[in-house]
Order: sequence, then structure tokens, then C-alpha cells
Amino acid sequence: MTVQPYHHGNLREALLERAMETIEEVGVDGLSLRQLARDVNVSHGAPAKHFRDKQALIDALALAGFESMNGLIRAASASDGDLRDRFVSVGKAYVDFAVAHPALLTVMYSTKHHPDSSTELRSTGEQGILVAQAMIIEAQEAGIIAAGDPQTLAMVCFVSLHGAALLAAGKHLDGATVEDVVIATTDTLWAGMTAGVPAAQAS
Amino acid sequence: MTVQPYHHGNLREALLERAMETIEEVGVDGLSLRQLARDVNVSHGAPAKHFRDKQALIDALALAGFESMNGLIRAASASDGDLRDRFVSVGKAYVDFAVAHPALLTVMYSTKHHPDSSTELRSTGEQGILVAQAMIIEAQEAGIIAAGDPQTLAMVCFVSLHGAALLAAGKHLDGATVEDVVIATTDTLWAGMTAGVPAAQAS
DNA sequence: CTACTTTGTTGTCAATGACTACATTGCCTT
DNA sequence: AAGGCAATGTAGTCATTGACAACAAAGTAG
Repeated sequence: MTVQPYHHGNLREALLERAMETIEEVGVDGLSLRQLARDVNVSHGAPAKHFRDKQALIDALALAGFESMNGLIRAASASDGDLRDRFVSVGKAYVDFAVAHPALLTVMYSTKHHPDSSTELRSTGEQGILVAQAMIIEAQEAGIIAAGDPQTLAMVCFVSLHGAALLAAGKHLDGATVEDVVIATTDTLWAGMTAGVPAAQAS
Repeated sequence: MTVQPYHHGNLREALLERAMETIEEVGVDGLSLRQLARDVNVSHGAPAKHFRDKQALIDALALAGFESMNGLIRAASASDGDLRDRFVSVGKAYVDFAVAHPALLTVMYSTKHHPDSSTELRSTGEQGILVAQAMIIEAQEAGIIAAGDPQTLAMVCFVSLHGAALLAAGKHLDGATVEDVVIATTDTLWAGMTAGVPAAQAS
């Protein structure tokens, strides 16, 4: 038996890492601070030194998730190919992330977060849509898609892909593969943006 | 003091009704069987006679939610106006329902449901997309939107509006009103589906 | 060496979901 | 009308959990 040092040394990271695994296994509701403490061989009161309460730990998880996802989205938007290809790539990156970490995505977009964390969380979560917005502006300047408020268009794209991501993550897409859904959705969105300026026609 | 009869008389419905209110006030996680029992003046063991466990009650809530929503969607799809107007109406009905019952919507699309309930839940939940699919077929037969697999197109529409609904329900749409988001989304989708159909340009 | 901070331990409390044994009611059959 | 019986409600119990407080150990700065 090796003697455990009194200090864990990196308890915070260990808890986050283990929590990330746990929520994908049993969901957020199945997450227990005490079980988490047991998993990393620490007493049940130790996590409190790093996370004020359970929600604080979940907030940290969500933030880490957004940062990870933003990296993938940014990489996709900087990929090779024309604008349309890159647009599809971003969509794929988003939905793929959702499928790979379904429970984490749910946590990320969960409505209930501590007020203090929510500010940082919100701004980090908005990074993704800003990438899409930049691509749309780029496409408009290139004359590929029609003029129109880029913010609104980006929001429509985000909203639609968000639906695809959540449904894919929740396994609510029965007859279609995730790939097909993303392709079909991005195709329709792109066709809609190249066709005209829908938001301006509303009347 | 009025004497309470030994039998509640309609405990199941009372529990569901009160639970519906509760989840909108404090979320699903704030739902407690014991508190629910207290609210309807019944002992803490009584709910077990109607719902095997907490999840069974939640399943029943989800089913009731879908049935209610399906009614609104069907009504919207049968509203006055041309196909495009009806399409937008259906989208609005969906998102409006989401905004009116955000917590319920979360429950409805929650991944974790009892295996037995999930079958009925799934089929009931699919009714909405079938309405959209019927409208798309109607539009294709009228030559308004381009040919294409109606099931795929309906899925794209559903997926996109689902994203709008969830984001609206979760108050993740900062700078835009719900109305604007629905209009912009349905506009883009419709434009994407009418792309390449010369007859559709005039409207 | 001593005081202070950080980190982890231990003990405790109320709330909760689930379970069991039992009591009451009212319908159904005879 | 009487007895049986399922449905419904009551009361008590148990393990688990999140939160909290008091204490202990390890590092750190003066």
C-alpha cells in the first residue's frame, strides 16, 4: 500500500476530469459530489475547497466545454476550401462536438448557472456565433451571398445548427445519419442565403 | 376545519397539474415528490400509487406536453393564408409553446425516459414533424417549392425550429425578439426550399 | 521558529427518493 | 345486505446526498 500524501496536488483538475467522464456515463443528475470524491480518493468534504457548491463545479464544466468547442469551430472556419465548404465544416464541427459530448452540451446550454459564472459563460458561448458571423460577412463581401444583416443571418444559422446539434446529441434523429442532417441543413441555409434577403422581406 | 375525505378523488391529475406549475417555477430539478404531496395535501407516499417513481411522473408530464403542443401545431397548419403563411404559423406555434412552457419543453426532449414510456413518447413527439412534412408535400404538389425528399426537408425545418424553440425557451437569444428569430428562420428556410423554382419568386 | 494560508479530513444535519407494512374507502359480486 | 377486494392513502424507515462547521496537516513568508 502506497501512502497517499495528505494533499492531492491537483484535486481541482482531477475532479473536473472525472466529472466530465461521469456526466457522459450517467448524466448530470447522476453526478454526485460525494461519489466524485470517492472516485479520486478524497474525502467527501474536499471538493468544497475548489467548488463552492455542486453548481459551481457544473459551471466550470460548461466553461471548459465551450472553450474546447470554440477551438474546434475556429479550426473548421479556417479550413481549406471555398466559403461554402468552410461553412459546412463549421456546422459539422459543432454537431460532431455535440455527438461526442452530448451530456456536456446539455450542461453548457443549461439555463441555470450561478450569476457570477454566467457572464463569462455567456461571452464564451457567444464566440461560436461570432465565427459564423465573420464568415457570412466575408461571403457578402465576396458577393457570394446576398446582402442582409449579418448578425441576423448568423443567428439563423446558429439557431438551426444548434437544433441539429441538440437533436443529434439526444439521439432524436431516427431515420437519418448525423452527417446527412448537417449536410441537408447547411445546404438549405446556404440556398436560403444565396437566394435573397429573407429577413428584409418579412411583411 | 373542513374534514378531508380519505380519498383525494383525483390525485393523479392533481399531481400532474401541480407538477406542471412547479417545474416552470423551480425547474425539473426542483421537483420533489414529497413537496408535491404536501402541495396537494396528501401524504408523502401517496404519489407512488399513481407513479412508480419520480421519472414516471416526469414521463407523464412530457407526454401531456407533446399532446398539448401537437394540438397547437395542427391548429396552426390549418390556419388561413397561403402555404407560406401557414408554414410561418406552424413555426410560431412551436416556438411560442416553447416560450410559454420552457421547463416543460426541456422535460419533453429530455433524453432520459423510462423505456416503456419512451416508445409512446417518441411517437407522440413525432407528430409535429409529420405536420410539417404534410405541408411540404402540399407545397411541392403546388409547385411552390422545389422537389426533394419531403422527409429530409421536413427534418431540416423541424431541426431548425427546434433550435429556435430551445434557445428562446432558455433565453439564449439576447439581441433579438422571439418573433424576429422565428420570422428570420422560417424566411431563410422557405427561401432555401423555393430556390430554383421560378414560379415561387412572385409572392 | 512562528503565524498564516491553503488544502484535505471528519462529523453532523436536513431533505430526499424509495420501500414496506398497515389502514380506510368504495365498488362488485353474491 | 354482506363479504371480498382492489384502489387509495398513512406512517415509519433507510441509504444517499449536498451543505456546513470544526479540526488537522502541509506549505510559506516573516
